[in-house]
Amino acid sequence: MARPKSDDKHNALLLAAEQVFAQRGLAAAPTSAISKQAGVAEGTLFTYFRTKDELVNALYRAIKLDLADALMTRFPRTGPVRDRLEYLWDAFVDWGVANPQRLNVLDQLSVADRVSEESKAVGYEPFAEIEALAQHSIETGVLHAYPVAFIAATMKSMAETTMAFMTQYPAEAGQYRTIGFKVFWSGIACNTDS
Amino acid sequence: MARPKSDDKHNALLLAAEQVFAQRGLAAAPTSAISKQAGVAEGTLFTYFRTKDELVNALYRAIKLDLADALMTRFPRTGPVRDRLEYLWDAFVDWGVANPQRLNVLDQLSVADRVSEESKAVGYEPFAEIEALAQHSIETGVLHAYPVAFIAATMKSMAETTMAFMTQYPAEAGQYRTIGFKVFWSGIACNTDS
Amino acid sequence: MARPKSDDKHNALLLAAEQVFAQRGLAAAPTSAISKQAGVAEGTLFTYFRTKDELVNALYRAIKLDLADALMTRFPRTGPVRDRLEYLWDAFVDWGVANPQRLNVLDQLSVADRVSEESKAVGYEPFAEIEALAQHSIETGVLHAYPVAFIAATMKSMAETTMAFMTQYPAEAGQYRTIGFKVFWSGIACNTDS
Amino acid sequence: MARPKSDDKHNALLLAAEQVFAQRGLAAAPTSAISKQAGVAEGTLFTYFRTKDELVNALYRAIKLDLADALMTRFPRTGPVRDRLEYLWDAFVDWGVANPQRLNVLDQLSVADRVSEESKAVGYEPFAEIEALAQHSIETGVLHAYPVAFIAATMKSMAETTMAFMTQYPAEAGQYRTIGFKVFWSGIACNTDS
DNA sequence: AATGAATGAGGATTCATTCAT
DNA sequence: GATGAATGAATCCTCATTCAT
Repeated sequence: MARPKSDDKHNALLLAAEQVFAQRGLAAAPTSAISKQAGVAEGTLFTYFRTKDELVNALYRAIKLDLADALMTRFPRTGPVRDRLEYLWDAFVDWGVANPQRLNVLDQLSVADRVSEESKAVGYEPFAEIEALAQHSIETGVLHAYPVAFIAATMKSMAETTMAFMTQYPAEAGQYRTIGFKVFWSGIACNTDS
Repeated sequence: MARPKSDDKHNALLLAAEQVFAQRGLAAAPTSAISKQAGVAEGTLFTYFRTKDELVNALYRAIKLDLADALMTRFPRTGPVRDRLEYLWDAFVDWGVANPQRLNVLDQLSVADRVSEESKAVGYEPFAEIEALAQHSIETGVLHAYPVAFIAATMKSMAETTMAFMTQYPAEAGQYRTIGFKVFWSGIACNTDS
Repeated sequence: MARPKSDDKHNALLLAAEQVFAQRGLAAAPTSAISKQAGVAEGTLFTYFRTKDELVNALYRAIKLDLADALMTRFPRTGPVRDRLEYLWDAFVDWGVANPQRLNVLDQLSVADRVSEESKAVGYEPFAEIEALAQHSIETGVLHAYPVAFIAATMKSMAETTMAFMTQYPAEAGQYRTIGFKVFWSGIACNTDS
Repeated sequence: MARPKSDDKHNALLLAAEQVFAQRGLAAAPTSAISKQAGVAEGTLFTYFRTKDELVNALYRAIKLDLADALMTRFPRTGPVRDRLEYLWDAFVDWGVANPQRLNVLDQLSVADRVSEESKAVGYEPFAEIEALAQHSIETGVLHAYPVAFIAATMKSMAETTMAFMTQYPAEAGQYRTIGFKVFWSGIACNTDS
């Protein structure tokens, strides 16, 4: 018996949770609303996720995985550092603008204490390669010798700021995307031109 | 007047709310816990704040006001732009590191939909001067011609990132403070040396 | 020190209670709303009436007294029974139509269990004379030999029905007043003409 | 379907509400007392009635339906008007005397503003036939040409007065029932003998 | 006496979770 | 496995009453 429970329902519940969290906020989202949105009975939710917390954590990981997929799948493993980082940047903000609801929920979950440390660690893993890139770039003198975690966090927070403006002013989205990266790159690169 | 409404209790409730929100999260903070923490009866909370939402909004404004006081009171109205911005940066991150709980709650409140748009507008007002400085600096060619709101948002998000690291690694707090500002300044200034 | 407390406030509170009960219903009328309507502090209500129940009972008695005044002050002690009963009838329904709010509250209070049996007895007393008239009329063969209490209750309930119609259809108020009495009189009199 | 919503519990809650309202009064009847009386959990009440108001309205309709059943099911559609009205009268007062608690609650509900106009309209419908009978009787000269609504209201209020006496003096219940109808009939009929 | 802040029990309703069907 | 009724603790808020001022 490989997997008796339906993948469809599992995913429907995750998607429903995302929608409900986006609409009503993580705090004010009863499980009943989630199961309703997913088109299943209230009790069914609990055969797929033992508790609400488990659902929340699963959703966090799913979103992070989706994001990782968007960033890392076609990530160029060669070429100039600037180009490779810009690839990540564009992939990130494009993902955020294309999935504003998902981004919104990710923001909520990142602050919520319902998400366990373990989930955060798991969610971070796919992005470790970025830190490796940063580490290498520091050693080759392309980036300033700041802690890599700090560089990664800077990238994340600046990208999120950028996404917020892109979402708010869709007409200028392209400009914000460019500006955002320039600010970020200028902040961390030794030689801005490279 | 009989027993005048006491400022002490008003403040005690605000402080208690901050503590309880920090410990248990905005979502899971019953008013009963807040009144208990404040040392008053459950009903008393509602003579000072008609609803929980009103308390939340009052707390948001109070924290913003406190932050504004920390940043703007001694803010130098003259001198090089870089120095003036660095003053703000230092004041901001020092405040955040000195009041981690308050900062945490501010972050929670900034995302929460319990905080009204009006409160956000009121909370933002004292910081308008920063945007004015940015605007002036753009016109004099000191800063890049990016939208001032974007520059302000960048400053905020980078400072928060910096604070997170300062809090997590207190031993290197000073270094992070410096690094953070350098990254920010390099990102927005036309001539990095100025 | 005959009466240190002010009659004005006493009456203002009774009047306020009447208004608030009429507007919001006896059940949903907080004492705070009553004191506010009366223009006094919340605590003041309790120096005039020890409890809410005491206020309710006092109001019941006051309304009954007012009604008794309207009915009995000029009540003709001589003349044909029919005329004397019609006098009462007219006085009753005219009072009700002139004071619809007071009548409404009286109806609410008559059903409420907050009003004590003692209050009901006290409230009934001024109307005892009506029963005496009925008793006499039975003995002289003018009215049917039904229990006097039943005749009195019949008069009351029919008058209230009549008032409801007079209030609802003010244009035909006069006709309902006449019809109502005719129905009542025909029901209890041996000889309808007398 | 999992566990179907049980008619038993629905009725148990309605009955419990009736009992609790009768004992404690509509105003002072917490839902917790009702669910306890019904033998269900506090939350269960709200799976059968979304709000307390909905329960109150459902109870009002149920009582009215029960009363309608008692009056109208075997109501003779032919025969002398007097006999037909007397049938209704007897059915009404017998029902009231047999169900004093239900009658008491009906009285409370009839005054309460928790009962919606819609419920009142629905509750009145089954009795419309009585007004039709009155209308017909007026046209054939059996009853006085008073507004039918007024006649109906007279019947109701006199019957309730009668019931009060029957309940208070059970030994003379039969006599009050007869007297009551005679008073009513004499009040409205053109020819008392018919 | 007048005021209105303080109190805390109580009330309607919600909700995560369980379990009978 | 799916369903949704059942549960009862928890929550925000109200309110009659008390009492410090």
